[in-house]
Amino acid sequence: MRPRQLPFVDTAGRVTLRTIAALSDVHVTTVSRVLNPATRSGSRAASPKTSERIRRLARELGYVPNPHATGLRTQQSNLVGVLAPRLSDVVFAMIYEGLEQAAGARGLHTFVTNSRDDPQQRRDKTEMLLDRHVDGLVIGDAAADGQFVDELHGRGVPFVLVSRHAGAHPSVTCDDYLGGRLAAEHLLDLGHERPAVIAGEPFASTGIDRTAGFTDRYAEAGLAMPQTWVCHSHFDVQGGRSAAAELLKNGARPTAVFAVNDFAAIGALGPLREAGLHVGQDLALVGFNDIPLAAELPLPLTSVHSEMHEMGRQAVDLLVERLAGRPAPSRRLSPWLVVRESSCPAPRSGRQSTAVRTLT
Amino acid sequence: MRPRQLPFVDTAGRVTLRTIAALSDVHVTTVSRVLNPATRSGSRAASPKTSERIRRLARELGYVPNPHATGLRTQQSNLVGVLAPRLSDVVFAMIYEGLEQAAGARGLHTFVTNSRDDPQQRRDKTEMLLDRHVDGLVIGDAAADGQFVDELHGRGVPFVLVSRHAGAHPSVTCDDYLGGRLAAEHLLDLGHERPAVIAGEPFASTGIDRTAGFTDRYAEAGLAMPQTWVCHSHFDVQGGRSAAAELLKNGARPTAVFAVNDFAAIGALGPLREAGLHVGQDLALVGFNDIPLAAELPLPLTSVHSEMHEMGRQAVDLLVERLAGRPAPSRRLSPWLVVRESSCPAPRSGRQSTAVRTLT
DNA sequence: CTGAAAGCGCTTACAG
DNA sequence: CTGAAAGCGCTTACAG
Repeated sequence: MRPRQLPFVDTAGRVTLRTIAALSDVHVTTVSRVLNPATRSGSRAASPKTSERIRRLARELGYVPNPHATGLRTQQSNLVGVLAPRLSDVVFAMIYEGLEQAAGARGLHTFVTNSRDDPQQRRDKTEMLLDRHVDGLVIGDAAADGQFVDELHGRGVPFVLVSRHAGAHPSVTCDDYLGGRLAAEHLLDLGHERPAVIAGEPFASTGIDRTAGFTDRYAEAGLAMPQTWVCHSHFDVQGGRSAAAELLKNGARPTAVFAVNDFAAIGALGPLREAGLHVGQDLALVGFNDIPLAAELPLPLTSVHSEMHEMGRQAVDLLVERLAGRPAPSRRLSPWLVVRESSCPAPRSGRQSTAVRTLT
Repeated sequence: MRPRQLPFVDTAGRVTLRTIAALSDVHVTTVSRVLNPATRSGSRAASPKTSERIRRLARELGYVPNPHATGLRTQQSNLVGVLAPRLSDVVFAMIYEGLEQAAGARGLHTFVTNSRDDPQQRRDKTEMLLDRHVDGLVIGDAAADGQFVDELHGRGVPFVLVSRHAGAHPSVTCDDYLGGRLAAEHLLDLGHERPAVIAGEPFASTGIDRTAGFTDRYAEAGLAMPQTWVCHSHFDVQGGRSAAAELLKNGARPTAVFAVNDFAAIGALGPLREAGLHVGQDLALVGFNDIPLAAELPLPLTSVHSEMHEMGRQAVDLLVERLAGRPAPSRRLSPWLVVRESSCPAPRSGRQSTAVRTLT
């Protein structure tokens, strides 16, 4: 297909601007101008005839600019750095899928990295990303104290937050507070007066807001939650297991459990069952995120649905706006409740003693 | 800390080779030589005194070479492209975590992308990666027919396969055939004569080998598996659900089920339960990969453990070897069986009729 | 041991 | 409308 011997290809045999220039008998400058129409505003890049010839050649030869050369010259890499707590958390994996899709559609590439919510790793990985000259960052592991992102902002690094917000920095999040309220409303409707909360990490706005929305709504209904019925946890199965065990050890005998994360909800299943509680019968369990697994569990899980792909997509949009110097107001996506078999009404006996010892 | 006005910083204020050259009063050439000792073999880069001064300055000023400049000059990017079927599959997310870690340790950066096992996307994403001038590829979505990777090989693109093998291309995989045998041995030990297999995607070596190992081992025990008891599936919960439903519809009434993927195993739980089978009591269920969730399920899942992080790490090692022109023999990591509560002996009644209609 | 020169592939004022 | 020149930041023979 491609002619054997092209002039001025690069070391790897790739077509360069010079290849096209030689073939169309103009200067590389002209080729560059034609192929980068965005730059020009007033005068045209070249005569229609020349432009057409150049474009056709570029297309036929599959010319793609060398990103190193472009990056070096323009000081812009079309690279986005992504910080995730961990990609093996499917919530972030899905956010990343959305990010990647949106980035690809805009000709951007992404570097993803896992910080494990460890301050040192967060710092190191961020520097690596910056050393690679990314144009901006999408930060999915922001801590609620905002310290690190404030610093970054101070250094003039462009970024947007995703999933978690912090301070006034631009972010794309789920309306987690609303999500917490939805969960509360659902359980109130079912007559649950004594819910417990598996509250997630204390440093993540997601867990904080979901818990606040939930407890606020209960407070509005005149039902206060004892502190010992709200237990922090990691955002994974093991975390949910520990938290549930902790709750039960503290004497909680809830009729409902709200876990701010589906994996934590799944992790709670074991201890709850061992305590003689039957999820979906005498105990209602509600998770958060509505990961694909939630619907497919042996006992399908009621969950607050958050749009993870969409969050990733919009985070890229927002970063692009920000990089273009346009205003980038934060966005908050509305979640909704998906009711499944893990929900059930409160047992008719009404509220139970909190002093009952658990089995195990 | 850093002096206000450094000479010859780049547009973004970054320290360049020229900054250090000016400050240490030598030519940039010398600085480059000192900071890239790998290149030199015979003569020294500079006098000990000069070298020390340069290195100290570089350290103090936090000099990092501009990757675009280096990339342009050396035609080497220190970039690795990673193709995954989908990162929201935790198996690949974990492989990627291993990859990222090993790559970081070697100063490499990774671009990850999801192909969804779609040939067109695989092609497009690969070209995008190549257009970004990655040094090599780690391919996690190879199809067993090897067509695409053969092409890539023909084009001289350096790559290694991970998780799935194809043809004779260098790969880091789990010994899936052995894993299948281990599952079979376990179920044979428990007296199961009539197992069914949820076999995964027919185009992935993982599913193929695991199934082959399993059925071969059963054949050696004189027990042949009817074709209708082996059902292909997607590698996710929904896939396992469908496959299990299909098996039961075909009249299978197994005493054991081997799913070549943990998610597929989890997906099978629903239909099995609806058919009146009690996993862990009258039906043994065995998965594959031993994802973290497996141990934490309400009914913990017996699974064949594969080292996902390690696979990712070694894939990077192998690619680095390959890029250095050194021999890169494929590696096959040995899996092991982890027995949990989803295992149980075959019911004493022995083999059951395959004609029994299921409930649903 | 050190420096001057060339060049990787591109873009961007600046002329004409 | 088109081209010549300079330069992004680095590395690599090649001199001396």
